[in-house]
Amino acid sequence: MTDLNNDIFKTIDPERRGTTSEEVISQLREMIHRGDLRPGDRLPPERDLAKMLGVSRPTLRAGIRSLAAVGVLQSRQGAGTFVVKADGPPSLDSSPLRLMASLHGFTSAEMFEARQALEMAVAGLAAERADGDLMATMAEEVAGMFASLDDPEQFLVHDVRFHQTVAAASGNRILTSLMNMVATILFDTRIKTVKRATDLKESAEMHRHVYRAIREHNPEAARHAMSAHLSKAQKAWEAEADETHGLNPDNSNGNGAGLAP
Amino acid sequence: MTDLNNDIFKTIDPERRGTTSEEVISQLREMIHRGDLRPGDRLPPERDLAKMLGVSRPTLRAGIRSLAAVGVLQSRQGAGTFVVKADGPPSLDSSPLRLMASLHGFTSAEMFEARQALEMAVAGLAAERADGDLMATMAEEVAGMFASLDDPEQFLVHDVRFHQTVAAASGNRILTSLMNMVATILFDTRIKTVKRATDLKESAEMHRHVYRAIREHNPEAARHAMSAHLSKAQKAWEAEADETHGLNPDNSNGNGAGLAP
DNA sequence: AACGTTAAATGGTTAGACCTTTAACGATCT
DNA sequence: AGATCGTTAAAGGTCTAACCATTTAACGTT
Repeated sequence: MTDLNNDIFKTIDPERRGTTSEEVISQLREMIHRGDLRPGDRLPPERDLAKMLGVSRPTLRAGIRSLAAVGVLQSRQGAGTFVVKADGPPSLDSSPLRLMASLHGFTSAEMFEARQALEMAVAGLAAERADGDLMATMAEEVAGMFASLDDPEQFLVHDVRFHQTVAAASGNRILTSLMNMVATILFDTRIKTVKRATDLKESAEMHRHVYRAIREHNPEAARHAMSAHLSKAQKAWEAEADETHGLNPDNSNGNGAGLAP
Repeated sequence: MTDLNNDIFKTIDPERRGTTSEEVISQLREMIHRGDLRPGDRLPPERDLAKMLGVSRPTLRAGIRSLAAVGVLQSRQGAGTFVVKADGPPSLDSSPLRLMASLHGFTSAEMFEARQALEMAVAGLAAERADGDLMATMAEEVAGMFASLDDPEQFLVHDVRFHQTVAAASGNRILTSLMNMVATILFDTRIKTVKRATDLKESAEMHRHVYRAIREHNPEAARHAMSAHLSKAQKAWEAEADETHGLNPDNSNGNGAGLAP
């Protein structure tokens, strides 16, 4: 991106429809769709890019900010604005879903159900496709769980990594992203209650069942084991919520079982 | 929101971490999570709100724009800025996923697979829960498909409405939102090729099978019928893509089978 | 050659002004 | 009296211009 004299950046027609910043967003989006901008690329400095597009800097910044809000661009003061690098699994920001949950009063039951559907899907696919490396990683994480039965926080680390490994093994990055989006929201509350977690041994066992089903390339068994595991997890979560309910009865804002942070 | 003299809007501490606009986003987000801002509410004018929060108007606008980009706020010139109204099923913007698809080179196969997983999940749930009203709507849409076998565009309308009805019948708004997010992306390309669609009769039949499984409260059958329908749809889509491939061989930008618009 | 200093580059923020659109109000006509 | 149409105030959209804060990299010293 050192040669900026090419006409990748076309000036914006003032006789357009919609607002100017919307047009900026379209321009940048098209550049991404066309492949002119690739992950890791750095955009020209705002002052230059604004001149290229024929808009003022605040308007350009408005467009950049919109794309940054959805996780496509990332600005670092003093360094520049970059197209988000695609290292590791692509992730969609979960805050939109979190806000939607608050606005519409999503219940934790719905959230768990969605997670269960997604995790079952990826578990089934993983059983069909998992290769040796990822299965080895799964086995390691299960072993890690058994090794940290007396350390809930460490257990949780292995737990999360196991699920992410299964998702990776599914080979479907879209389902993986969506699953992470939902799981992140539930995770945020879980990390606060994990210290009092019980039944870690049973949880580890259930993860092991999922792993074995995947290792044996048995999609139905994998789906079933994952389903059983998450049903159990949901019950545990709800029991926790009940216990803490007396401490924080403020549930009058339409947030269902308390999905708000 | 006529009484603005309450201290819902707290001024921002200059000795914070992160940027000022990030702090503005946090403030607005918390107000939504707390329930101070509810769907349909109008925010104070930017000039007033900026003064209340103790930031400049451009900075406030940056925060508003970030939340608008994820579909939580909506600004209308001359009217004001509103919390998005929750009429109908809540919907997540699909453009983030679309951009992610371009950036990471998601294949259409992955997209279809994700849709299939989501639709199977909602079909199964719908079979467990669908009430009479929604089942009647499904039946109407199926009838509409049979009635428009010679009008592909009209057929597509009934097709989409059928799937949305099934999603609504699932009772899970999160899965519904995620499903729509994925389906929208596939829909955009489909609407361009539908005119040459064939096998509409077979497609209508398969929708009818889904409907009947749901009516009989048979989740497994519903999942299976939906899966079969979407597998067939994917094959048809890929056949279309193959035909048009010669016309538009520009597929060198890493967009897989051409998910870019 | 390694390190610390400094300067340039770049995004973040502020200020004020003006433009465009919206919607409410009121005057006018029917 | 009611409906219609123009006026006007309000609100978001855009621009210019400047300054601040951070990062990067060049440069010079050790």
